[in-house]
Amino acid sequence: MIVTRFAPSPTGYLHVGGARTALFNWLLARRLGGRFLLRIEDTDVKRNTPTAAAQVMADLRWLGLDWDEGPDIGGPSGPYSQSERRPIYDRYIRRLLDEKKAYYCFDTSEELGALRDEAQTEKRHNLYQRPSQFPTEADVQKARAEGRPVTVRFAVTQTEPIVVEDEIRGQVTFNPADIGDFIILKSDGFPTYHFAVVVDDELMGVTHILRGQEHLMNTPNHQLLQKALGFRIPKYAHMSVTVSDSGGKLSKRERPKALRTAVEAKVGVDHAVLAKAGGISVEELDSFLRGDSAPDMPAIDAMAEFLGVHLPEINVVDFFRSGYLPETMVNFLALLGWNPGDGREIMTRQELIEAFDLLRVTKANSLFDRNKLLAFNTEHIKRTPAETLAGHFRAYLKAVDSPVAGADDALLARIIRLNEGARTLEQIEQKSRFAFIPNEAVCYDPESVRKVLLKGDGLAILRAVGQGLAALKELTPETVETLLRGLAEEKQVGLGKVAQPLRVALCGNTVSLPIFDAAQMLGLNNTLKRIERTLKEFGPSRGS
RNA sequence: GGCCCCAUCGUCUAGAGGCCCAGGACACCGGGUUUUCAACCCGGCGACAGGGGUUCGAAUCCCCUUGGGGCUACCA
Repeated sequence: MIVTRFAPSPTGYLHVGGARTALFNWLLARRLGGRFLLRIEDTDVKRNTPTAAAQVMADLRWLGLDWDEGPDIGGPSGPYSQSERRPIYDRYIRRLLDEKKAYYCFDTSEELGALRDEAQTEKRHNLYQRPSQFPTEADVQKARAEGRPVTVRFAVTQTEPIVVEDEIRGQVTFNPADIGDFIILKSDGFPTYHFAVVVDDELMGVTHILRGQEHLMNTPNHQLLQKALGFRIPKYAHMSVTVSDSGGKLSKRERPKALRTAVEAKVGVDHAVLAKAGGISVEELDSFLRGDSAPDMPAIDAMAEFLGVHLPEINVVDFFRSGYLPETMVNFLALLGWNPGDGREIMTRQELIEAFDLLRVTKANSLFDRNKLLAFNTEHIKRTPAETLAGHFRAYLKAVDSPVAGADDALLARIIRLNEGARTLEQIEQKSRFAFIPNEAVCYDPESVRKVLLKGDGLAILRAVGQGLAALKELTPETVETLLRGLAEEKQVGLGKVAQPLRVALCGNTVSLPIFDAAQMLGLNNTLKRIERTLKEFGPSRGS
């Protein structure tokens, strides 16, 4: 039985890179009928945020990646949060200490920093100088009394090359001479990542460790620890990194960066107003704009919305809020560094599980291509069963606080049907919201008004359309169509010439649902009122 | 700087020595369809990073160069 795990550190939302790692682990476990574990790596007290673990779990659930053991549901090898496992780590630290495989250190971070700088300027590898005699417990007491930090380092004594058998990359060999004695217990009493990960993976029975390539260089350290502790060596597989179109690893810093450039590009942005929109102080904003600090994500999001700029989606929730389907994300992420080998691209979770194979994971880094993601979303919107899609759409509407949320199930289903071919849920929302806002709230897009209403005889046609509609006994898509087509024929123009002015009058712009249905959704009364308002606002009477 | 990983169209990739003057998808360009935006249909552009080997034969194997990425913390 194989066991895989996803072990995020709760520093914020789950981002796509993490989601991809989680997905591959999940796919591997599901494919081979194994178990998939969720473990929270919260050994860095400074960086953890209290709600992050819950948020990460919510994001995984949205993606449909379920776990068999985890902090919320427990399991045979709990607890599943590292902060709750300190007694366990202490036991193993003690063992290494007793066996003289590890030793105490009392260096301050300033001292270590100085050593690092020195090595840097001399262009040397920074290796920690192991003392000839390990400090005793008495030395520890003394150091504590003096207020010096106490850490524990692992003594790297092996001289033979360390060979990592990577399932994706093959054999990778390391020279232990390049690996300095590294810290395994921090001065705050928490183990470092290297130590906690090794102990937990052993105790939790993890058989396959699939993680990002950034961990490849850590693996020799981990294997050294495993050997020293008498643990088995699990199978390792290091996946390529997902890079951003702006170059480098796709990182959560991109959203703040994009916002900063947007603010810089816009002239005359009132900092006081912008700061207020983000719920932060002007000082915080200025510090952010200088590049000295970054406010938290909700503040970034709020300011971006205020400015009307679209930030690149990085976190899983960003994609949710931009109207992407979880099916899309899972499918797309799976194909970033893996493929089924038979040319298939659009696949369901089940198909992915059945086809997944570590042997087909590619080695090269891949770029996160938003265009292709959009195409995938379009395809999944088409393929997802109506009820499922309606559920996703409801959740989306609620999340973005859309007036369209007021639609009943039948209307929502109809809206979705009318939006066949939409690329995102956001698009569906934008094209439908006209029917859920008060007549006075319609915003007229100046460009559309100019082109459709003012340039030709759009206003005259709109007036005729209004009169025709007013005379209608019943307003249905069919009667509207008959009317508009008749009008077009009468005036010897294309249907577009009569449909477009009506579209602008009802929706405010030229992008909307099919106009016959749009009119019917609005009802005769509102339709006439909006036409009236449009004529009044843009009609020639304005000047007289 | 040191260590490690990687390298096929703009992007994601197929390709495990002859099936490849390299296939698919997205993007792009042209055309069609059309009440808008999409969607849809047809067509087109477009890559084996460079240089050496090995071999009868190399995108596929080896070496070097170049380029990209990662790591180099009391972060994970």
